[in-house]
Amino acid sequence: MAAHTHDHPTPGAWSAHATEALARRGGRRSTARDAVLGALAAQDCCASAQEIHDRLRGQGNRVGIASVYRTLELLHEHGLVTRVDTGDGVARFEPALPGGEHHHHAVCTRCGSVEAFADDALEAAIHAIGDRVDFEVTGHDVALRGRCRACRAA
Amino acid sequence: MAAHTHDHPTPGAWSAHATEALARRGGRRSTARDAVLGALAAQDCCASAQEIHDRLRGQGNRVGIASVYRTLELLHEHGLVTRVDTGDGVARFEPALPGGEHHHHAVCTRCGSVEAFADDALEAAIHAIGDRVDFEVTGHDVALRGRCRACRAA
DNA sequence: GTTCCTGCAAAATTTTTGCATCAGT
DNA sequence: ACTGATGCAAAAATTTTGCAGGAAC
Repeated sequence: MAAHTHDHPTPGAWSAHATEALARRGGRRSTARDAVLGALAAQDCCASAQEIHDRLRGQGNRVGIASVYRTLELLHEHGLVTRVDTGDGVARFEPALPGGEHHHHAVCTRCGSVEAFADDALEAAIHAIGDRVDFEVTGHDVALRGRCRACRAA
Repeated sequence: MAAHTHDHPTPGAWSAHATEALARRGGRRSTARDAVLGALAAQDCCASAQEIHDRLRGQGNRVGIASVYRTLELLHEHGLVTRVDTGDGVARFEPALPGGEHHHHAVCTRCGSVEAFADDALEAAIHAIGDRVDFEVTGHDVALRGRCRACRAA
């Protein structure tokens, strides 16, 4: 996507932030949870619970799928991950940065690939809506549908 | 939502448009399909396959859930319905108007209710992105998350 | 030593598919 | 009649839950 070189500004920073937020919440630290945090921090865009599980298993980690779901739920409750629906019926997740920096997704309707993009004018427009409507807006998602470069060529 | 009185401009018109589009495509007309079209045309916002099925059954219609899914899939392939993910893991659908008129959704994270809204500035911002990125944008969805009026009061 | 968290397996949901039958053309 | 579409039921896929054992504090 030419528009913008997207990346999680500081992958390691999210991991530290999330770990600290969980510590502040109380409860215990565990191998499974750390593994899921690590997998999330390492991914460039959103990933499903299955994908995270497979990746961890591939690395020899014996984490159970239930722990992946439970960790994602916990992180989501604390606003540490963002849930992304790409339209194929499986929930995907990605780190939510503390600064509120975020991006949105362009989903290819042909191959299902997902690209990230960010746009300040879009953010401004959404922010303006928040002042206008009778709804307390705490977050938002935008998904573009269409054809990625590769599928347009094919 | 104070912002805007949302409604499907012409509920009956969509039904006619969809029926005609399906006729043009070929294939047969059937009771089940007509029933699903009717249910879609009648709803004020998005509804899940289960909800549509329950509504039809409640009206004494013997339509099977598989036919509801199959009809929704068919309509989606032809761009006649829009799929809406409210974040609870069930797919919802609503009529897609031929004129391209459309709205977006504000989902309450407490009670799960969904409200529709429209915003020209938002549409303009999204349209501008289409000219900027290396992705052929054919559609888009926006979901606001937050608290509805009732849940803010509670 | 608590008790929070885990992994496994079973259950619950949502969606898809196989198939014999029904119905539109 | 031909064959698309249906309804049911079984299967598949995704997510949640119960539980006994293990690990953090």
